[in-house]
Amino acid sequence: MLVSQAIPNLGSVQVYPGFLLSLQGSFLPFSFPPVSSVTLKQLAQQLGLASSTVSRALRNGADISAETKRRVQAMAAELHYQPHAYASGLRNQLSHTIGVVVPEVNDRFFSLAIDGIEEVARQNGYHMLICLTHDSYDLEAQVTRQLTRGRVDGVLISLAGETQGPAHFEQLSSRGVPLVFFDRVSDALGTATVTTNDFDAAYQATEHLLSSGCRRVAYLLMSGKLSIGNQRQRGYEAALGAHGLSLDPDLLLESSGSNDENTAAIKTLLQRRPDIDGLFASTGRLALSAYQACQELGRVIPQDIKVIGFSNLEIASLLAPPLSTVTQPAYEIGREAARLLFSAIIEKKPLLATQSMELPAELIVRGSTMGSPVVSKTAPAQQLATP
Amino acid sequence: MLVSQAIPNLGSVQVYPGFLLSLQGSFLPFSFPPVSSVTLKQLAQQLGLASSTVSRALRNGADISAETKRRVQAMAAELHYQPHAYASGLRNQLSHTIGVVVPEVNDRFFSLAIDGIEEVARQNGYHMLICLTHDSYDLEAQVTRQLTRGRVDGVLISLAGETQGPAHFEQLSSRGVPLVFFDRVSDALGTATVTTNDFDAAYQATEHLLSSGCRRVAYLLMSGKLSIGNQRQRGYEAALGAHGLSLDPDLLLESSGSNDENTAAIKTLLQRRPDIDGLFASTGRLALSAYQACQELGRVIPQDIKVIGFSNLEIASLLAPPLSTVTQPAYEIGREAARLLFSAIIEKKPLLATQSMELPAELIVRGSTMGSPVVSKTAPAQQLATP
DNA sequence: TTGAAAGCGTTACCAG
DNA sequence: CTGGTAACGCTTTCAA
Repeated sequence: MLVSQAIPNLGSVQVYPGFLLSLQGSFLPFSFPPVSSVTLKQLAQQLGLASSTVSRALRNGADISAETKRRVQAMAAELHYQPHAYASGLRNQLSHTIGVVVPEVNDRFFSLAIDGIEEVARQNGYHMLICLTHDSYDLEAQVTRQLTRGRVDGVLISLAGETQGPAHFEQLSSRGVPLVFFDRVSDALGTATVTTNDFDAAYQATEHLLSSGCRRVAYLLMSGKLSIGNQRQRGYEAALGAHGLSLDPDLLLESSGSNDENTAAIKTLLQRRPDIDGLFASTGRLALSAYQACQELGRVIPQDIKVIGFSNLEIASLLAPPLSTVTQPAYEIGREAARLLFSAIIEKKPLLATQSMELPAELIVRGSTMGSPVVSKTAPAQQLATP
Repeated sequence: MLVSQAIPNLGSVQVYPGFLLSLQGSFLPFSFPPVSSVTLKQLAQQLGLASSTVSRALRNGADISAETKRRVQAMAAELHYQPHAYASGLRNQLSHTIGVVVPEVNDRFFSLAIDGIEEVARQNGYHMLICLTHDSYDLEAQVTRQLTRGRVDGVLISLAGETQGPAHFEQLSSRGVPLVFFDRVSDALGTATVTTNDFDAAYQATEHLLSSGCRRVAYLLMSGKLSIGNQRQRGYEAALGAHGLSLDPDLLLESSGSNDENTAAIKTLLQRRPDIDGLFASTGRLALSAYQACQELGRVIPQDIKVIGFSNLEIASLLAPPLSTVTQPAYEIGREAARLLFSAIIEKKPLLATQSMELPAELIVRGSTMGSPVVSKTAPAQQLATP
């Protein structure tokens, strides 16, 4: 149902005079070509000083008289002087920018991690160039190549799902651009990584399902190419083994399409194997697809089937039923990865694999894994809204 | 419950040889100080040509023999030559970067908008510098000042909640940096904006609550300083008027604290005014706080009280009950704002207020506003999980 | 078709 | 304490 224009639209698109604008007592015309902003040289001319002197005065350098400093800074403020970022960057070989390469930003884990990164970047006076790979190897390689040569002083990366090899990162790293992998890491490059205890966390999650009575636990994963996925899968397998269960390859569902495709794949799996009584999703996206699939098939959570998944969804508790999660400290992961990166940028020392960190995930038990399993495959569809 | 280290950690922190790395047939040492990446001049020397020639050959300029072009490009590829972004940027007065200034990234609306912006930026060969204001006027002003002078060729902005005046943007705009506001716009600057039909959408949402039987509809808003908030509030008021109801200022809740603070404020409101039978949240965050508050007070949605809110939450349908929403086309808003910006960047023409766009929001009715209201204030707490 | 030189805006170095 | 000069890496005249 699209909101129509039935109600009078009270002119949200307005026309402004747009000639002169008076704000804070200054009158600046809206003109093109640009009112070329003032340069250091112009500022110096205006003051009757050499640009080198002005430069030092502005950065409070030594060997400048207090009086000159005062004059220079006053004039700079008056003319709204701002140093040209690229010029000083070129001169100093410093961009004051870090690159952040992530599969996507519309995902709680990544957006929280970016928040953590931003905190540290801001503390250090740095900007973030954010590059999205959309889980494509080609885009990742392309983006990474563009990050060479002066655009950034360091890079934080979480690998694309279909990453085949970190060759493009090697180029960065070999040129002295420090690199920190976080969450979706590569084990082929000798640099620092920040990860979660994926193996342990997956083990605990699976163990939780098994000890809640599940016998047939399926594992939903995004892509088998990443070491992170493998760690989680290994934790899953180890927990099965500890309960005397052997791995059933038929219970492994690898899907990395759209949400709808994932939901469809899960439905197919659940129909082919009606004995499945537990789902462990290795990503939050898959956990929600699992919910959707169960809802559409009329499988009641947690009575018919229990669900747990890695997720950073704040509102897991408002879902029907509340979703049990393995929650990664996404903000802290971003923050620590950034701290490692800045330690390398500032000290101009390379990052070592030995500086890698592992932060613990938290297992939060909620409604979706509660109660003992009742094998009643004919439960009615979940009806939560009151029609 | 923190996952412990009870299970043997299978060495997720590893030590790599780290001396030489052989990939794709090239051997590059991991060394610091950096293997200074190859410059145009070095490339030219290597080829026995002048750097100007090489420059033209690389950019396929005219007046270069096919043979020279071939040689140059072959050598460039072999040495992994990449032009220095800041050097060419300085020379051409182009950064090939746009600034994106948003309150936060961990929010569906903004992360979707960023996806839309990124699509257009990538098509144009541009990067995104993302700056977070955390809804702080000071941060916004600071960040904006840093965006002047060559760092970006244009800026997309959604204002901070506590924005007091767009003086800092005027500086950008007056220097010829094109500017597009999206969603949270300012009406004080004569540039293009991309918004939703906030008035209409809010009218429809309120109207929906009223025609579903609600008599006391409270309005939850983040901040009264933004024109966007006012538009929504005006839509709310207009709908009340159309139903012969007058505005009760006691039913306006302005809160912009943490989620917990918002929840607490809503609880207080609901306790003070038990006659409230409808909640209209002007942001997704407030809608979720409303859910939380109702859950904690044992008010059953939609029987005791109906809830609707602006939201881009994909999983609104998985909430208990599914949340009725007014959903903005966030991706499209970002995309259109970026398109406007690039039209200005490419044609080097200023943006006019007359180019502003308004995209329609969609009203999606789900469980939280269904059924006729039953005034039963003593309903038990919502219990959805089976313990 | 190619080369030399100037310059984008800044900062570092060395004289004075 | 201040000023000139060179240089960061590239592109763009203008000359050869």
